[in-house]
Amino acid sequence: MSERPYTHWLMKTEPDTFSIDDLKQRKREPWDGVRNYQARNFMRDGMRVGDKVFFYHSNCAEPGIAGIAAVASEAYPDPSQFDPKSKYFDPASTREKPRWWLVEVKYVRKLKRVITLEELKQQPALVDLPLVRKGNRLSVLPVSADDWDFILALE
DNA sequence: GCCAACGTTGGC
DNA sequence: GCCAACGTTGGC
Repeated sequence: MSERPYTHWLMKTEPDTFSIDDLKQRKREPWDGVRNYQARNFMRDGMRVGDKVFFYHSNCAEPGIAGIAAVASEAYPDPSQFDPKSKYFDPASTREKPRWWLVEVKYVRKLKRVITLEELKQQPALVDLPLVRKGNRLSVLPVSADDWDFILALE
C-alpha cells in the first residue's frame, strides 16, 4: 500500500452559492473556480478517487462542517479558466499548459448537525487542524485521519 | 529579488 | 461593514 500524506480533506464553499443541499440535489459537481496554487496542488497532486471530504460552509451565519463528500474524479483542467465569459477566466492560461485544475466531488451525506467552527476551535485535540490555525484562508485543506475520526465522533 | 500596493478570504 | 491575514502583482 502506497503512502500518501493525506487521504482526507476539507473543502470550503459559501452556502449562498453552493451548499450541501445543492450537492445533494446535483449528486456530483466539478469543483471549479479554485484560483490558489496551494489549493490547486492539493486537488491535482494530493487527491485520489474515493478520498473523503468534509463539506464546509464558510462566510455564513453558522460556519462549520455541514456534510461529507467524496472525490469522484481524477484531477483535470478547470474548463472555466478558458471561458472568457466566466468570472474564473484566466487569460494567462493555455490548453497546452493549463494553470488551474479541479476534481469532481460527489455527495455522501449530510451531518446530523453542523459541527461549527467555534466548536472545532474549542477542541484541544484539534490544535493542529489546518482549518483552525490562524489566518488560514485556503479553500482546500488536508485533514489527518485521526482528526477526521475525532471530528466525526463529535457528531 | 525586494517590497509597497492592492485584492481576496472569511470570521466576527 | 470591519479588518486581520494572507496571496499576487509589478515597479525598481
